[in-house]
Amino acid sequence: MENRDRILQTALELFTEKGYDSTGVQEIAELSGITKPTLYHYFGSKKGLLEILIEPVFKDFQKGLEKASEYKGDLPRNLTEVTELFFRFARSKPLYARLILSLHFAPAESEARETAAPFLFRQYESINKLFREAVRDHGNMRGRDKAIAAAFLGTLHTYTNHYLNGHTELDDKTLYEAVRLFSYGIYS
Amino acid sequence: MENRDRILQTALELFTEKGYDSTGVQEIAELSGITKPTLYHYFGSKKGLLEILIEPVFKDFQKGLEKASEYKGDLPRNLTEVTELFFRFARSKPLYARLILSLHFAPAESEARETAAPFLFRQYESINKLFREAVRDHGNMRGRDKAIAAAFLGTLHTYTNHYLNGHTELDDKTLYEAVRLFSYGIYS
DNA sequence: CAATCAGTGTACCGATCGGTATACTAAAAA
DNA sequence: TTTTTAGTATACCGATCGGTACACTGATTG
Repeated sequence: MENRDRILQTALELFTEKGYDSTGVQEIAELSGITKPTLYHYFGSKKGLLEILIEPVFKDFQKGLEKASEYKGDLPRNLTEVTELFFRFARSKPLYARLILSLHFAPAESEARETAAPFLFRQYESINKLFREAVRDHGNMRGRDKAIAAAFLGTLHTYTNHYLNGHTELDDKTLYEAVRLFSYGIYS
Repeated sequence: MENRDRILQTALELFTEKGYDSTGVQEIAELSGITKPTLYHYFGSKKGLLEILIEPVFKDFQKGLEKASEYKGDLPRNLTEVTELFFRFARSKPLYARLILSLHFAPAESEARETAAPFLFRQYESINKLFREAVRDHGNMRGRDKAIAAAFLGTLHTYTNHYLNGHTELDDKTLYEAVRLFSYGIYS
């Protein structure tokens, strides 16, 4: 298992730093101290490597997201919990956060985007569902819920990006402000 | 000039669809109906091609951005004008909008990011400056102006992305809502 | 002990990568 | 008319691309 894990770690670093397309399989192998056939033994293909790299992380995150976005009549609470989830993820897995952020904006026809698409779609759906259900109690959002969901996700991405570039902390104060900054526009 | 323009147009389409890294020089040449040496005659390198492709568009946009973000004591007006500039750009040059959006989130060490970085930095600086100066009249933003600038740019990116994926229009109604959604969080 | 099997390295595949030396052509400048 | 110059194609460069055939290993299993 040692080699397998080292390959995954190296791939994570290189994909994040240089991008999926610009990273060669050979390069991953060399930096992992193994040869290509070993890599292909474990992962089958470059795309398979990316899949196995991101799948467990996405699934774990998704589980948390579905819990945090389950609407129970208290939207501000949901927003806070979802935001906290995103912030905690960025803090604890910054490399993954950066990789996934880049996958969001990867070219539509790229192999990387294709691999990540189903996971990203589910994320988007969870947020969407939250606001759709919250319309019950916040009639002023009616018809705007999809746009608001997108704006919320965009705000989280922005803060994540800001953090990863060293421009801000993701502490409780920032969390409070992020939610506040976003919330006022909704309720009005 | 005909061949030169056709190369630029082909490059714009391929870079946008497939990404800079996954697009081969050979491929651009073939789809433009010319050969590689012709491309290298005009642009010197693949990176040079990208530079010449994006430079005039970035510079033109930057000129508009600096005008729209010049603070004259009326922040809502600035926000509206900047937002309108972004929306108009996305509507009139969707391919460029998509390309530039992807450059914002391209891997840090990629050639594409390196090429676009100075232009993106200037954009970020213009928005930053606007909020920094507006602190004079909006003391409650003091200390938050950089975070707010980032959030604003993030909101614009989100709406642009939403539009490019066919999820929304960028008409006057959307513009009003985008500015409103963002503004309330500031003034509060 | 014999057979299986996951894991690994050597050496290779055809294709494509970004880039170029060189020669030609047509037009403009001298 | 001669010379220069921009534009273009043929044919090639070494390097790298993603991927694989095959032989070998060392440990597990029958």
